[in-house]
Amino acid sequence: MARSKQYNEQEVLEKAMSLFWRNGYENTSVRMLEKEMGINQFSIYASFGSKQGLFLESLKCYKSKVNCMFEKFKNSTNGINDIKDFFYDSVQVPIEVGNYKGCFLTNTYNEFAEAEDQIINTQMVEFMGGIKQLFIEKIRSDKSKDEQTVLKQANYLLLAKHGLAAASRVNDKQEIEDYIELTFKNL
Amino acid sequence: MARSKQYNEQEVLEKAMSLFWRNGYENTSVRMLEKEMGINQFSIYASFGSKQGLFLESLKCYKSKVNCMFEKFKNSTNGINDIKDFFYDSVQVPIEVGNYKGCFLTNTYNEFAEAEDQIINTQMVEFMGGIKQLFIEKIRSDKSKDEQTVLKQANYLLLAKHGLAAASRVNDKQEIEDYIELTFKNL
DNA sequence: AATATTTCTAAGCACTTGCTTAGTTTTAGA
DNA sequence: TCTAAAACTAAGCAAGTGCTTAGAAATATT
Repeated sequence: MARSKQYNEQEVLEKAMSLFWRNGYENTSVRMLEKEMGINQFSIYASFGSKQGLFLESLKCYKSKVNCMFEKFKNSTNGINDIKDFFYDSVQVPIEVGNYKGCFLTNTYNEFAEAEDQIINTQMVEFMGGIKQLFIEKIRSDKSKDEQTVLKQANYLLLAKHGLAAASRVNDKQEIEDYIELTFKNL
Repeated sequence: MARSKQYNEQEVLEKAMSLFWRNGYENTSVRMLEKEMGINQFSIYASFGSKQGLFLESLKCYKSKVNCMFEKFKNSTNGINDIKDFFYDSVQVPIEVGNYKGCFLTNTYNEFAEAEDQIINTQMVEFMGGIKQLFIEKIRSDKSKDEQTVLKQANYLLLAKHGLAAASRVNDKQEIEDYIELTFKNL
């Protein structure tokens, strides 16, 4: 009864994610998205509703991309060493996927840290909270640590992870490796 | 022979710095600056040449604001403990000055990390390089450490400082304190 | 008091932003 | 083969961007 779409929504979404990842939300215009996605603005709005809608879908897309890393992290059983591996995996992903800068989610968290946007803000707080909870569980598996130490170390590692994601945008491999190694010497 | 300025350049500059600090460069418009500084666009351009000129002056203004902290750091003589104090001072300044988010320079470093702007980029690389050199000297004052360890620990602390500045925009006091304490536990 | 010189106001420049819409093209079902 | 419904193109909207400018207002000197 009608014409069918000439593009694959998943395909163009990944291209959008890639652009948002590289430039952030504010510094990515709909015109740039048009070019990168290879479709007209009309099609963008038809498929994703708004620039923000497209961005939220891009975040979901990114989450599913790093999901296998999270699964591996969740299911591993070596306590704190798992967290260290998780750190190394975190900085490896952007390089593998195509030399992007930092973690898309952490970049977003920083960009919207003091902004008004409630929807995106909530997404981010949720995400960071989830990671913290995982850290707590991993650290707790070392029974010798009391609860206060567990929470202290979880706080420490959460900031270290956040900082690493921020710093990894501008620092080289050696600096990052030194950082991770010394970070875990303190536990 | 003529009318005199109805505003103090230093005063309006500090207001501009405050706005840039809170919002970053791209998300601060000249119209917003007009309101915050309380003067017309014409006056902004007469005094500072361009938005970028005003931003560079704002960076200088910030540097001089935190300069006494740097001086204290340089002139202290307790090696690594000075760096730790420096970390604490760093997160304290934004709170004292008016509850701002993170370090203005580090925020800027992040915002321009992958941008085209050469002038601002150079300023930032210079700034971070200076801090790293200070760290190296402080760590070297412990004669028991070989040069390789010194450099490793300097890298580590530079990333930690950078990460702390990024993370301190969104984390609370307790998390930050836990982070600093554990960061220096094993050095 | 008159004047020369600077400051200031406010309108406007061309360009970019997110988003919409009128109108054309395509295509599956009758 | 005709037609109705969806997909597409491209132009355009109002609002916001950094920056400029014509003209009014103010004031230190003569």
